[in-house]
This record gives sequence, C-alpha cells and structure tokens, in this order.
Amino acid sequence: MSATSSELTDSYLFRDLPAADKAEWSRLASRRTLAVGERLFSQGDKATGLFVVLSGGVRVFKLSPDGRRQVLHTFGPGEPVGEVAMLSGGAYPANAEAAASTTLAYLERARFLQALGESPQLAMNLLATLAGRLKLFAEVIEDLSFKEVSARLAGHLLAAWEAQGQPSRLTLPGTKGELADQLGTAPETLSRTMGKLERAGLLQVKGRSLGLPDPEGLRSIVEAGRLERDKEP
Amino acid sequence: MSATSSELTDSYLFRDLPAADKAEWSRLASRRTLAVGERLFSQGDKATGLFVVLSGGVRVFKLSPDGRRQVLHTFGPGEPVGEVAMLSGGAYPANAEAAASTTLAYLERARFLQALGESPQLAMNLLATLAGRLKLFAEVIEDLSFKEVSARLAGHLLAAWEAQGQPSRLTLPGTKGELADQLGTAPETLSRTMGKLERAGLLQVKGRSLGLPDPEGLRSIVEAGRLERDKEP
DNA sequence: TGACGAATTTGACTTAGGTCAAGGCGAGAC
DNA sequence: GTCTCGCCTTGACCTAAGTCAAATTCGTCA
Repeated sequence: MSATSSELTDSYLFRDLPAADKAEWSRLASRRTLAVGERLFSQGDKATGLFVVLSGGVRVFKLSPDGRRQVLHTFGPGEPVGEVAMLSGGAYPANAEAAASTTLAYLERARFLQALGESPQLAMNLLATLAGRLKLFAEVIEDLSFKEVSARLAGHLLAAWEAQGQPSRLTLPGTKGELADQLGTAPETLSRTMGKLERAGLLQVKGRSLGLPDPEGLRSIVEAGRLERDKEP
Repeated sequence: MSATSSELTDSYLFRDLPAADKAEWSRLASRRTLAVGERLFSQGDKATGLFVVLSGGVRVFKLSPDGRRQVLHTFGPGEPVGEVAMLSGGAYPANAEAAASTTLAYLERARFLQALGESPQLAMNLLATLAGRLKLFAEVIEDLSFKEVSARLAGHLLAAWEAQGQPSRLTLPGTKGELADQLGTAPETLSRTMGKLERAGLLQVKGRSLGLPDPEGLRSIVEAGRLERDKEP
C-alpha cells in the first residue's frame, strides 16, 4: 500500500519541511485502516515504526492485571502515535486501539530515524510534540493525584466543549463506559458523579448529549479539585 | 560564572558529540549550586534555559491547591531538567527543588535551541531522553491508577535497592515524609504500610535503614498491585 | 546530658470511590 | 409493535486511604 494524501504531510510533524521531503514521505508512507475498537498494538509488542493519525482517533491506554484500563490520551488527526517505542527502540510501552473508525499512515522505523538525523527541522518538530506530550502526562498525573472524579469530569467536559467550539450541547464521542476509563474511574462512579453535577445545576444529561448550563461553575470545581457540597433543598 | 568540569559533557545529552562542541558547551554553561530543599523554579515561572544536574539531585513535583505534593520524578547526575519548558517556550509546567545538596549547569535557551537545529546528534540525544521520560511518566500514571500504596512502596524500594547494587541494607535518601510524597500518599499511610510489610516479613525498618529479606515477595506484590493478606498468627 | 523541635507513629474517625448485584431503558431486529 | 442485547443507573456494602490529634522517638545543638 502507499499514497496517502496530503493529510500526512499537513500534520504538525512535517511542518516547515521542504516540499520535496514532504512528497517523499507521502510516497514512503503506507496506509492502514482500523474499525472502532480494533487494536493497533499491544503493550510489549515489538515496535517497527511510527503511526500518524490521518482521520478518526487512537486511544492509548494501560491495562491493569485485572483488566481495568487507564487511558493515557486519545490522539487525533495529525498526531503521531508510537514515537516512544520507535525512539527507545524496543517494545510499545502501552496499548493502542481505534477510538473511532480510523485511518493511519505508517512510517518505517529505520527510515524515519535516518531522516531525523538528516533533518533538524523534523527533529525539532518531533521534540516539540514530545514536550507537549510530557506536559499532558504531567497533567494526568496531577489530576489522578489531586482531583476527585467530579473535578476530573468537569475538566474533561470543559475541554471537550471548548474543543468543539462551545456548542450549546456537547455530544460524547463514545460510551459513558469509555469516558469512565478516560477519567480513571468505574462506570458506576461516573454515573453517580454526573448525577451530582446535575443536581448541582451544572450539567444536563440526556443520553450522550450534554448541556453545560454553567461553565464557570464547572471551572471552579476544576480549580478546587472537588465538588464542595451537594446543594439540594 | 562558567567552567563546568567534564561532568556536563559526559552526560548522556552530549554523548557522541564532537569534542570541539563539548568544549564549547563547557565554556558556555554556567554553574549553579543549591542547598537541600532550595527551590530551582516554580510552576508558572518563565523558563529561560535548561539545567543539567551535575551532582546531587533535583525533585520535580506538582503542588495541589491545598499544599499536597506529587513528585513526578527525581533527576540525578547527567539528567536534564526543564527541557519541556525550554522546548515549548513558555513557563515551567511544574516545580523543582534540590533533593540534596546539588550543583547544576545552566544552558541558555536561545543558544541551546540553535544548537539543536545544527546538531542532529544533539537532537537525537534529547529525543531519546524525552522518550524515556514519557515512558517513566506513563508508569507513574499506571501506578497511581492501578496500584495501592503497598505495591507502589514495594516497587519503589525494589528499584532503589537494585539501583544501589542490591546491598544487604538499603538507606533512604531522604525523610519518610519525602518518600510519602514520591509515592503520592500521606506520611501516616506510609508508616502504616511499612508496618504491614514488616509484619508480613517482607521488610525490616530501622530508621532510614531498610532490610529487604524477601525481594521476591515484594516483587509479587508489585505484580499483583496489592498486598494480599496480612499474615500474622 | 538535657532539652527542643522535627520526624514518626498510633489511634479514632471519615469519606471517596470501588464492587457486586439487580433492575431499567433505548435502539435496532424482526 | 415488542423482543432483546447492551448500556446505564441504582442500591447496598466494603475498604483503602486521608484527616485530625495525641503521643513517642530521634537527632542534634548547647
């Protein structure tokens, strides 16, 4: 397989590269398609290359011995997946699966490493990407360590709401069970927590469609790390 | 200030660089000394450069609104600190302080960025470092999310024990309160957890000196993510 | 040695959130 | 329509771990 469109070379990773290089990468990349839920790689698999999400999304997560999962991050179009394994050369340190119907470009490890050594611009782009990722992971650690579920949920909803351009109603991209994994909690707890926010007048839940009547209220929960009291007469 | 010895250029970051470049960096770097507990930078401070630990250690941590802290990692000699802020250009995303009496080299941001653009080898070294750091953070997330305190403690002790060459007695580098921060728990909980491990015959505590009579037992706790039962007749 | 302050331990209590086990509900199949 | 398989919610319960407060121990400086 080959010939990915410009989706690949428009990605941040290839920003500011000479057009000739971009054309070269378009030629070299192969394409892969995943159905929702399909596994891209599993922790421990030997890494042979780098993926770039073209459309859809890829969820990267850790799995506990007893099957619970913690999502590290969900990567969207333009974002590379599997860089760590590619750089440190060994196995993937986590699992990845399609969060939606997804297409990916695949770049072979040896060739990409060689290109990194020859193109400082490419290296700088990847460095910036990794730096952003580290900041992100540091925030996940902070959240897990300091914030209770209500605050993690509020933060997640606000971020999604802003990412979708502050629509009047926010639509969840997946099931609530998946959201629970993202937040590092159990579905039952998520359900109860949504109930609390709803009773506090901060959220309206109707299936996967959510209304955020009071974004500022949500934000103050995020700041505080907790939902203070359960107001209900 | 200037003139750091070869401690700087022996670090992984400068590995395989031409001798001339190394000499140049030795000249360019300034040196800074910190007493135990002294703050190197705080979250939100504007980042102007990159530090490399020469001796001692630097603890990087997040602070919760109410003062609790979660250590992301403690960096030792040869390791860079502050790369994320330097690369993403803004403020430090976390706090850092000396975990011991520490000396650092300081490299100015603009010059280092320029060098990155000119030296693919330097860029590759930094990429490898960041990749390692991401893997590390992913493990912290996994631990916080899946493992209870006993397992985090067991894992930490095993790692420290192995890092020190499996001595018969392990000496804690700091106070137990500091260890509690590392593990993301409260001192009281750490104390009780050590008691449990001791009662289970997996640990001998005498002040800051610890004996690990049964490393395999500890390892099985790490694997399981939990201390099964409290055996005591 | 003695005394002070910090570190640590212990006890009693509270609580967020996980687990197990029923239901309830909704969207597509028929 | 109504059956039915997944999701989702709810209730009852349990437990790890945080909090507050009161000892107790330890290190060290005079």
